Amino acid sequence: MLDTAGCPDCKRINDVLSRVGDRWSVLVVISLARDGTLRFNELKKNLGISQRMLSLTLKELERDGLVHRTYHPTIPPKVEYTLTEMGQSFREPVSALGYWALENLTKIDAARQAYDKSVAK
Amino acid sequence: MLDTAGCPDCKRINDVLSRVGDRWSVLVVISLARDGTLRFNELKKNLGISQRMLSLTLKELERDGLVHRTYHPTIPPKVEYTLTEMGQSFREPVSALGYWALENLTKIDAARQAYDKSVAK
DNA sequence: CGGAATCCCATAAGATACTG
DNA sequence: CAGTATCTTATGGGATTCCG
Repeated sequence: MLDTAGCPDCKRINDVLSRVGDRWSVLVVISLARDGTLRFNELKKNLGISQRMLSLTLKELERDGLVHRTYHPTIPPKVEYTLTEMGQSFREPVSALGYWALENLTKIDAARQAYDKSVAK
Repeated sequence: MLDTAGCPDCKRINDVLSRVGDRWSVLVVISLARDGTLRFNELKKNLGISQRMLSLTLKELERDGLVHRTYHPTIPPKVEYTLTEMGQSFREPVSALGYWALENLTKIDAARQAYDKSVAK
């Protein structure tokens, strides 16, 4: 695995990032945090995620205890997803990341343009 | 913000996360936040990252305006990396994520074991 | 020392088709 | 509707080599 001997904090950060740090997990948690309860296809539609990746992501989040899955054996079937208590608590740090992303997107774009311009010639 | 109807911001959040959300970028920022200034091979040694990935990651971070690069044209050459102001601000949401991780990793492990146990037979 | 350039492989992830 | 199975392509990332 990864050698993080020189950065003990990196070990911990790396642990959590490898579990719930991928962008689909983050976006699913954000969506559920805001809407409370969502069905499979509602998430799919909202996030623009492929069916396969949503299925895999939700299964992982459920396994990690962040998301609760409720299956209604009706016809047609209906499956609802909500955040667990731990999932709710995850909302805070994730929201912090989300807000930072929104606040700095334009600055990043500006930095990129400046960089590309200075490198161009 | 994040509480608007639909999930229009998910696209933009996704944009930013796909830029600075990868594991190597996060680990580089954490290292620089802790040590202040680091040379190329110091980062390489600390993170256990390959030369290629470190080079690519640093170039991207510099382009995004998160990392500042100082080249000393000595023999042998010496290159130092530090965080920009925006890079420093990125550390806050990442640290929040780290703290959450520290508090919840054992719970996640427990949830996983319970899940795997309930699924197996 | 600090990269850049190749090569190569493992995995991620989209598209598609099928099912209860 | 909510998945699963399969195929295929795209990407990540290590190892190696070479250069100013």
